Amino acid sequence: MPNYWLMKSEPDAFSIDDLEQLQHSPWDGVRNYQARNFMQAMNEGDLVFFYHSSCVPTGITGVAKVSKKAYPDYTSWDKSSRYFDPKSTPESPRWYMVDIEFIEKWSSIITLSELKNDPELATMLLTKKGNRLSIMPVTESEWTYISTTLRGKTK
DNA sequence: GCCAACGTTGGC
DNA sequence: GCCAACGTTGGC
Repeated sequence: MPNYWLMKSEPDAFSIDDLEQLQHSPWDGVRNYQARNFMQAMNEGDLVFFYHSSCVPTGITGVAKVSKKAYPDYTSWDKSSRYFDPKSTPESPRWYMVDIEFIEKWSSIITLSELKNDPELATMLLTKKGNRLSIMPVTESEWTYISTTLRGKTK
């Protein structure tokens, strides 16, 4: 059984269209311990809601799959990278990433306000006030509800 | 662009 | 170990 996750990305930096074009991509640049820990808990085959943040509208735009388990994020010791962290080295990596694989882009986005206003999703982490996590777990029932029931409504 | 709600850093 | 100052996220 796969586990389920949600991963946020700013579409200006990396969008679901970028992933569709590439098909596979490392998820680099995560510099938050909680988010890193969630990535380290991921297994190959886990499913991911691809979420667009800091744009209009924000929301879930499609589905991806974890194609490679967590491994050191080499951008963390690349001085030319915007994600460079002097405290991370190849000998002692501080940050990790997974690879993800494109599954599908949805024809319409399921917006944050739609998710927030749905009583079925009242306990979802994403809709909690003040939550800034860029990577978070999704329960199986949330996954099923969003990807079938909500998805069906907006088609 | 604003700012609330975080997370991190570092002095003590 | 506390906590003030600072930096970041991300919705609006």
